[in-house]
This record gives sequence, C-alpha cells and structure tokens, in this order.
Amino acid sequence: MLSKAERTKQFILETAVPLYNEKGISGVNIDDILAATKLTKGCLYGHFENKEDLSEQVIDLSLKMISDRIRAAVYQAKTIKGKVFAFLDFYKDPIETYISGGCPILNTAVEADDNYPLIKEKVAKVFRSGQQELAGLLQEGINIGEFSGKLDPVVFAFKLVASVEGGIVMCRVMGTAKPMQGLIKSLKSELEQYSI
Amino acid sequence: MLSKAERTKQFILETAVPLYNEKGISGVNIDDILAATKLTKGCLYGHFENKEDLSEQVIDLSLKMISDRIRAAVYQAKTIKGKVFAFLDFYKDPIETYISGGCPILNTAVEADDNYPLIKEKVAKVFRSGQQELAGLLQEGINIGEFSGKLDPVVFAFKLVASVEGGIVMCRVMGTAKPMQGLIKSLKSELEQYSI
DNA sequence: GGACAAATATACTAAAAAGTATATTATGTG
DNA sequence: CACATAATATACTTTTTAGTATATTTGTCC
Repeated sequence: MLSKAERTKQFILETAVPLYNEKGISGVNIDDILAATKLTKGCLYGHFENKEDLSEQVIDLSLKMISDRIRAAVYQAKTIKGKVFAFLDFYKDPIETYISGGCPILNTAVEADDNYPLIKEKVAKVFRSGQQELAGLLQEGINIGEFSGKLDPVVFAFKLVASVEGGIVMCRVMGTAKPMQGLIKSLKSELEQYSI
Repeated sequence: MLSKAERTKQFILETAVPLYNEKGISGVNIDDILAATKLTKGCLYGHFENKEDLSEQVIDLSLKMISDRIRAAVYQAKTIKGKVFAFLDFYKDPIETYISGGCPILNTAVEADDNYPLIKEKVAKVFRSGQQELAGLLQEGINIGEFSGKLDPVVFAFKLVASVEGGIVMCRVMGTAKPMQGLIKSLKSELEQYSI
C-alpha cells in the first residue's frame, strides 16, 4: 500500500493534470492547484521542490496517461486496419477529451517548443515513439499482405497523427466536433484504398 | 504620414508579435516587450490600456499578418490546383516560420481555447473563413471540371488545414522539417487523384 | 523657431505569485 | 497505545509583474 505522502503526491499530480492541460504550463499558478486540491502550500512544497519540479512531473503524468490510453484502445482491435481505425476513433470527440482541454501531447508541444527544452524533448519522444509504433503497425500490415506495398508507412503514420492533432484544435476552437467525423472518415477511406 | 504615436504603437505591436507567438499570451510579460522595444512603461501604457488590451491587439495583428500572407501566396497561382499547392507549400519549412514560433493561428487556438473566450472567437473566425475559402476553391475546381465530383470540398479543406497545422507542431517539437515534406507530397498526390 | 501639446522616461506603488520558517496534526511502528 | 517522525497547515517573506503619478523630452503647427 502507498504511504499517505505517496497518495497525496499522486493526488496533487492527478488533480493538476487537467489544470495544466487547460491553462498551459505558464498559465497555471500554485494557488490554482491549492484551490483544486484544497491543500496548502506547506503540503505542496513538501512534495515538490518548486513549480518547475511540479510542472515537469505533471507533464510526465499527462503524457503517460494519454499514451497508455491510446495504446490500450489500439490494443483492443485484432486486425492491423482495426488498430489504425481504433487510433482514429480515439479522438472522435475533440470537445470532451480524455483529459479535459484537448490533447496534452499537442498542447504541451506548442508551449514547450520555444520555452521548455526539457519538456520539449519529452514530447518529442512521445511523438517519435508513437510515430514509430504506428508506422511499424502499417509496415506489418504490408508484410502480412493486409495492405498494398504502395502505402508509405512512415508518411501515412505522420499524416494520421498530424491531421488528427490539428483537427482536435480546430474543432475545439470552432466549438464543433463535426469536422472531425469527416476527417476520420476520410482517413479511413484513404487507408481502405490500400487494403487488399 | 503616420504620427509619431501611431508609428510607435505599430512598432510595439510588430515587435510583440513574435514574442507572443513564441511564449504564448500568458507567457509574455510587459518587461519582455519593454526589453525588445527598448521603450519604457510610461510609453507602452500611453498606447495600451493594460496587458489585456495589448494582448488582444497583438493577436489581432498576428492573425492578420499570417492570413494576409497565406492569401497572397495562394493568389499568385493561376489554376485551382496550383492555389491549393501554394497553400501547402506555404508551410514547407515549419522550423523557420514566417512569424517565429510556428503558426500563430494554431498556437493561439491552443491557448485561447480554455482561457480567452474573446480571442478564441477571433481564431475561430480565422479558421472558419480559411476553411470556407479553401472549400470554395475546391468547389470551383469541381464546377469548372478541374476536379472530380467525388471530391468532398468541405472535408478535404479541413483535412488540408488540420494536417498541415498538426504537422507544423510535430516537426517543430521533433526538430525536423522532413516529415512535412512527405505530408505535403501525400496531400498533393491525394488531390491529384481527383484531378481530371 | 518658439509655444504647447503630445509622447516618452523616471521612479514609484500595488498586486500577484512563488517560496519558506515554524507550528500543528496525523500516521504507523515498536 | 504511546511516541517519534512524517505530513500538513499557518503565517509569514521575497520576488516578480502589472500598473501609475509625475517629470522630462520631443514632435508639430502657427
């Protein structure tokens, strides 16, 4: 069993995850987190060195949560095509997202890019491994004869992720999930074209 | 000719544009802008009511700058296909962007989404009109027989913008422009499939 | 080119945010 | 179940950032 301290720390991190995803790293302040957790400064600073330390661990958790969740969704499906479809379906509702505030990978990427080199590198890793897994999946599909060899796994994997991530932001800001439906449909039918 | 005050105000806004694009609205502070412009508080607050007022006008300018520039690029081309290609080529280098720090439309969208309703609405307008123009262009292409009627203008317009915007962020954070080349190529060839 | 208003600089105050020293309370182990 | 220590709360200080009152300079128009 986790000690009291470990549970409290975990609770702080989990409570902070949606706050960071909505407000961004430089948009959140300690008082926001204290208000949300109903804890006090003494307590919070007992678990984290400073705001930077807290931010880093919150982002770590956010990235882990979303990655695990996507992997789990993909894992469910049996065929390669099914797995790719499951990936696409994961974000069919860009308004009510798994972690409130959109996709934490993209959100963090945008902010970390020019400001937080350490966090930028973490996000880059997530994108790179995600890309690699998806591309690997597509390649496997080609190998086992599920897809035509004309499909470029690396390019199509990038296209899938880029368009979904961009689509989420656009839908959120425009306040409608509808374009996402069309996008997913289009990407699915694009993959269908390579199906054998 | 512009008065001194008008020129100074413009200078502040123009200097602030890349700062806001890199650091985000809540990441920039007045001192950053004073340092970049080498002006003083008295001067800055002579032109803007407060930080909120400044932020709003900076974002307005950013959105206008990028929109105008994209429109100009698209306008150059003669054929519909050429115009769509020009749109895609506009962001062929996601590292060195027109305004330093990536695409201000997407960057602003991510941050404004859950935090700045007024600015969120401005960004939504930009996306909506951009979408409409692109879809209109594609529809015109169908009408004049340049593209097949099987092309869904609204869906494809969204796909174009979403994938390019997502691609920019991913490339920037991974530190490579290469995947963007593949993405643009793929989108072009997708459109080619509908060419007559 | 001088007057006067507009523009800008200086030097401050106010507010918000981060961080800390110390007191209090709770946990879990002998 | 008591006690030692870990966990948390309180009440502060420090730092950062926004904002303002007033002085000084600089354009502009007669």
